[in-house]
Formats: sequence, C-alpha cells, structure tokens
Amino acid sequence: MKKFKRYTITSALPYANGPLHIGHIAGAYLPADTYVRFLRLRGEDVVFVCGSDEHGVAITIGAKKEGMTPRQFVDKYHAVMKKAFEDFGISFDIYSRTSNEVHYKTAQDFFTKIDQQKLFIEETSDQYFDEQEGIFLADRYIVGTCPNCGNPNAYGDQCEKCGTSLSPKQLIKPRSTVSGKEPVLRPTKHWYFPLDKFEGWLKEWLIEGHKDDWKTNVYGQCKSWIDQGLQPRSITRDLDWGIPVPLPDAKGKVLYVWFDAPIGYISATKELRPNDWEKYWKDPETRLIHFIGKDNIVFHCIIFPSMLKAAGDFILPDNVPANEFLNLEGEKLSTSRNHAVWLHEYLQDLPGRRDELRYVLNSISPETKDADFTWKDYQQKVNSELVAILGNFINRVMVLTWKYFDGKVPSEKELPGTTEKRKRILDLYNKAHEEMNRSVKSMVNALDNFRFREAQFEMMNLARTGNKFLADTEPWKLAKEDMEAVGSILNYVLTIVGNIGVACAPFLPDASASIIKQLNGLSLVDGWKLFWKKEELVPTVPENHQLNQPELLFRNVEDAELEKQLERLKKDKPKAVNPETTSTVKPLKPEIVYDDFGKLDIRVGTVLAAEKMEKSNKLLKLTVDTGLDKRTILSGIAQHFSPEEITGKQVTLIANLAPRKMMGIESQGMILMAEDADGKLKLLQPSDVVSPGSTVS
RNA sequence: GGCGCGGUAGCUCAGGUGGUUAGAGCGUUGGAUUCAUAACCCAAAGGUCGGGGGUUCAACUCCCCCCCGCGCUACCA
Repeated sequence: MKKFKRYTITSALPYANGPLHIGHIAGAYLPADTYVRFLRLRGEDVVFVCGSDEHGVAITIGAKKEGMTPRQFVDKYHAVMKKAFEDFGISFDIYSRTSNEVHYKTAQDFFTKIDQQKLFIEETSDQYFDEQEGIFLADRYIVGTCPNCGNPNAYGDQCEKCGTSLSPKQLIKPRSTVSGKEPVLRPTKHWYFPLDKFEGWLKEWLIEGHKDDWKTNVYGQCKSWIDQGLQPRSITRDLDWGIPVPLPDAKGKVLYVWFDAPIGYISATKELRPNDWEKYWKDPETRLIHFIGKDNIVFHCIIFPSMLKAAGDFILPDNVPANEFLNLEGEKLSTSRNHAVWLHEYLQDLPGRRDELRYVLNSISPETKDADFTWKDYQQKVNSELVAILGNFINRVMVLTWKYFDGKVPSEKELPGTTEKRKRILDLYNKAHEEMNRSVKSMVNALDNFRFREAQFEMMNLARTGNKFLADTEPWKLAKEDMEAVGSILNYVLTIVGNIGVACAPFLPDASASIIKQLNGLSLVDGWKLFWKKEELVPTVPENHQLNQPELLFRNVEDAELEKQLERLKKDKPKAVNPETTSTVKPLKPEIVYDDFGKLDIRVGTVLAAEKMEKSNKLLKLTVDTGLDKRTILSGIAQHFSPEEITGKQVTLIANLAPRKMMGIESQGMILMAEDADGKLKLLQPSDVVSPGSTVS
C-alpha cells in the first residue's frame, strides 16, 4: 500500500433540518471517529472535518414550516447537531457549516476555477415562475397533479405517493406553494456540469484504479452508475437561499446544494488551518478518505471527484468506505414516524453511557449489509460483553492487586521454574502473551482496512484472554503458598489492563480514560505510541507504582431501562413528534368553482380482470366494467394490491380523463385511491355494491 | 423489468486459487470455581452454508435458473 504523509478525513455533512439519530452515527460518524482516533494514537498527521449542510430548498421549506427564516432555521439545527456530536464525543477537529463566509468564498472560487476552463454548459430553458412573488420556483416549490398516479399534491421533482421522479413541466395543473397561484413558464439560464465528459477518466481512475481496494458495495454501485452513462448535471438554481453564482449575468442564481456541500469539506479545512490547508487537499502525499452512508456513494465517488478533477490540482479520495443502513427493531428508521433513537435523547436518558452506544453500534456496524439495532441486543451486548468480559476483567485485576498488594504494582520478577506449579504458570503466560500479540496485530490490521467490527472484537479478545489467564493461574489460591508467584501474575495482568486501556481508546474513549485513571497512569503515555507502533503488548505499569482505587467501567442495563426505551418507541410511533418532521396531511388546494368539479366524470366500475404488467413492478393492467364500456386502465398499484385481490372489486374512477400511453399500452382512465399517512393505498368504494357506471357527485 | 450489494448456527458475523468432522463471539444447557458487577473458566447441544439444477473424483466455495432483503433505475393519466 502506498505510504501517506498525512490524512484528510471527512464525515458526510449532515443536512441541517433535523436532529441526529443512531443511523447517522453508525453510518458515517462513529466509523470515522474510530479511525481518526486510531490515526492520532499512531501519531499520524490528520485533520477530521465535518459541518452542517445548510443550503437547498428543503431548508427553505422547513424554515417556512417552522415560521422562521432559513438563517434562523439552520442556526437552530446547526447548534443542535454540533452539541450532540460534542456530547457524544465525535472528535472532529472542526465542525463547521456551509453558511460560513469562508465557505461562500471557497465554493465561489471553486466554481470560477471550473468556469474559467469553459467547462460549464450554459443553457436557457423555460421554467416555472411565480408572478405574484416574482421568483422562479424550485422543483420542490411546485405542486400539481402527478401524471402518473393522479396524486394532486405531487412535488415538481418527485411524487411522494408513487415515487416517480418528475420534472415540474410534467405536472398537471401546477401551482406554486408560495402563492398558491398557477405559475407561468419563463426562460431562465442555468449552468451544467458536464459529468459525461469525465466518463473516460472515471473509468480509468475508479473502475480500473479502485477495483480491489474499495468495498464491493461501493465499487458495484459506482460501476453500475458509470455503465448507465453519465449526463450533465445542473449546478445552479433560482433561489435566494444559497451561495450566489459568481458571475455578472447570474443575478438571483445560487449554486445547487449538491455542488456546494462537498466543497464544505475544503472550506472547513481552510477554516481550521488557514495557513496550510492546501497541503491537506493538494499534496498527493495526503490520503483523503470520505466516510459516508450508502445514499451518498454516487456523490462522493463520482460527482465530487469529477469536480475536484475539473478544478485541477486537488487530490482525489483514496477510499470511500461507505456503510449500508441501520434499521431499528426490524424496521427502517423513519423520521416522520419518529421511529428512531435520537442521539440527544439517548445521551439524556442514559447519561454517562456513551461508550456503550459506541460499542454496540460498532459491533453491528452495517459494513457489508443493512444491520438491525434492537434494544434487547443492546442490553445483551452491554451486560455480557462490556460488563462481564471487559469491565469485569479490569475490576478483578484491580481488586486483586489491592487485596494482596495494597494497590501497589508488584514486582514482575521472572519466575524461576523451580516448581511444577511455576512451570505451568510460565507456560500459561507464554500462551496468553502469544495470543494477545496476535490479537493486537489483527486489531491494527482491521483498523487499517476499515473493518471496525472485527477490530473491536480483537480488542475484546485481550480481555477474554486475560480472564482465561486468571482462571488458569488462580492467583487467589496461590496466595496461600507462593506470594512471589502471585505478584508476578498480577504484574502481568496489570500490564494487560494497561494495554487494554491503550487498545480500547479508539472504540471506548471513556473507558480508556477510566482505566488510565485507575492505573494512576500518566507514565502510560509513552507506552501508547510504542503500542501502536510495535503492534504488540508494551510495558505500561512500573514496579511499585501506586494504583488508584478501582472503579466500575460499565454497569448492567436493567430490564426497566430497556422497557422504557421500547415503550418510547411504541408510544411515539403513531404521530410525528419531532418539530422537523413534516406533517403528513397535505395542504389544502386552491379553491375551485363548481364548474371545475362538474368537468369530472367520476364513476364506479368493477374490475373484471387484472394482471401484472410485464417489465413493470408498479403497474397493474386492469380491465374495468365502467357501465359504459369495458376498458383498460393502467394503475400504479402493483405494490399495494395483487391482481387476485383486486379482481371483482368495485373501484372509483375518472372516466373522462384523456387516454395516456404507458409502456406501450393505452390507459383509459384513472383509478382513485386514498393514500394513508404511511403511504399505503386503499380503494375508494361505495358502502354497498352499486351497478357499474353509477356516477359519483 | 434492468443494474448493484447481500442471504452461512437463536443473534451478530468470519471463511475459502473448490479438497479431511463449516468457524468465532454472544445466547441456551450442563459442569467447575469464588479474585470479580450471579461475573469469569470448562464442556455440550445447535447449521441440508436461501432454493433447484449443472460442471467436477470433490462445491458452502465455479456456472445457470429461481426466491428473499436493501439500494439505484424505468413504467404507476
């Protein structure tokens, strides 16, 4: 592997529209923090940067919902997240934000640099304009009827009901969410980043160059993306919240949030090291690593590297160890249903138990596939691993030392193998030592390769081996006959305790601090570097050194505590409780007159037959008896109804909707559905069976 | 539908250019022990390695088909 002089480590910039939950932590922050702590212990030159991502339309919408300005809104969530990270102990060198002045300048310079090379494509197109407000409407600000499913409140970029991605012009009867008025089309100019031009380069750099050293999930997705062909991406928006496009003819334009956000890594570094930030971003001897969740792979592996390449003289990510997702109690985390463990709530409910969360999240870290966090598992891991194995080992060594040697480190005197018993002890010592050195090497190797689960497991092996050594040598029995041997044994297990204190520092910083404190171990500090350098057990406690009183590292999680957390999950489920969650009830549409309604021909029909559309997983092809005729209607309900269960049912439909061709077949009407808060679709039916063709009014 | 990643003991995961009885931790059961937060230590039970075909002397490991989970992508008028 190439040798690097220094490291630039980034964690995905969290979007400043809500608090952090354990999914975020497990995905991008805990692994990064563990890695960074490891690097620092090893004495590497490293910067660990992150910050809030504060631009984009979602922010302006969120702000509006909470009755604030975007500025106030991001201030609020930036503070919330920053505090949660601090309280949890994620050791960023800087936690910045993209609304900073430094970032504005950095992002604009970045844009300019690419612009000077004439790389951007400028294109004028018609976009919706709100005449009353005098602004161009971002896709998200336009709602209208979804051309796909008829959802009257589809957004301009996506219909949340059927999941289709849309462009505003596809919407039927578009309206502005700002004024409620119907917007008009007006020409506007935008800038596009020519991703397609980087295809060849990406193939070489990524597909060829990182075939073997990137995780399969990351590599696979990138390859799939590139193989599908890349297109220019728009990088500007008409919006008043964001970074102004630094060109004279770009009034009212800001950089699209995806363009400015990753540049935030650079800005944060600049802010942290104003004088020498460049070496962390431009020196090929610097290793750039992005920690992210899998939703971010394409940005960090394809788009941002292309931007860096385009801007010239920047280094590229050497690795992007993206994690998969974390589920909670068998279900996806959901902000809107409040199905989540919020970091700030955890810290409040279970104070002083940061390491426990770190340990559990790390042990189930979704490194290769989605993982599931359950409170039961949390309890089990804390009680039977942290308490029973690690905590217990440290504690019994401390207690033994106090009991037999008044807390003074006994002599490590070599045991002359004069008796059978002593010979046996020597033998056990050698075995344990060998085993532990093996663990240390594996641990370091795993850390080096982003396999944090495995690394933590090897760290725990030190305690396991220590426990076994104690059980095998039984110093409490020897105390009756051979105190010299007892001293020798305890000296060794104290050394192990010290080494565990050092080894667990990347995973369990609080426990590490406590161990050092119990060992009264400032003298340890020198041992630290040696340990990480030699990758083997090092001497940690000098003879005759006075220890401090033992203190318990971890405490069992009681059933009651478990219940409380489970209870909270259940209770919170039905309703959104968090302020940032969006209301599930759609806003009222603009008023209409009776004539508008009168134009609709709504009927009740009977589904005569239904079949799944070939090559579609959303569409069902229905044959419906409308009373007037038997016609074919395509409906995007395949994920909610099987052909069998819908056949024979009465349905409500719009009978005079203009026909529309989908996947080669003409659909002659539209089935009406009620959409529940959870997105499930239900049929709209008369309370009793009526004859087909009955009108609805 | 296409593409990508994954599907190994109750749980969390290892594994392999194909080759003796498929591994670990936790959980469970039994035993031993008391220095320790009823913890530690020992032992055992527990798997048709998602399913079905094929290649091979031999497949969990290679090939094909199918099923399930997750993600991206196209079609839900």
